[in-house]
Amino acid sequence: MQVNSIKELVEKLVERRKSLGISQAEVAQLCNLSVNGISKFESNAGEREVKLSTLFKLSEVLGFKLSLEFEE
Amino acid sequence: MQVNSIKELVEKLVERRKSLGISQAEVAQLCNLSVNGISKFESNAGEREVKLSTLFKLSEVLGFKLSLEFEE
DNA sequence: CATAAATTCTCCCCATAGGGAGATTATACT
DNA sequence: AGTATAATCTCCCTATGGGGAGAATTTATG
Repeated sequence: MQVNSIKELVEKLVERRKSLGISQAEVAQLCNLSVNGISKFESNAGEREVKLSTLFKLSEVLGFKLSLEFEE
Repeated sequence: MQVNSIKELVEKLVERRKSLGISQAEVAQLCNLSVNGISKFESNAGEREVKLSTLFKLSEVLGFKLSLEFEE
């Protein structure tokens, strides 16, 4: 499906992490990021610009396939 | 189509800008960015992390539809 | 309630994308 | 060749995403 806002996307990632029963600390480790970074990432969802690389790392680790689609 | 790398995407944007016959300065103005920024953006394609917002602004101005696709 | 685990918050730090201004180099175009 | 125009580069600057460490708070769980 199409992502209409980063906020929405981050919310999905948080939701998924919780439904998988894993902590921010575990995700952080899997993504090679810090807990602090994950916390900021999740709790300020969409209110700040996130790094593309962070978005892709998080998505991958949580079992989503995120891609950039390009039309025309 | 799917974007496999930012480098590839930026190359497409540069190509398109040229085929439209517009300068970096014009694009910069349309995107509310600086010429300097556009130059760096184009000439270091994919070798540095670009802002999501910049990617989307550039794409839109050049007549592309860029979107984040989310699977599973 | 009490204890532990998870999350958020507060500092301060670092790295870097993009801005401003000006110099330099490429590319037209006559 | 000469003269615009476009693109790149060099400084230095600002804003901000994420890191580190620790405190404070929230959320389980016994």
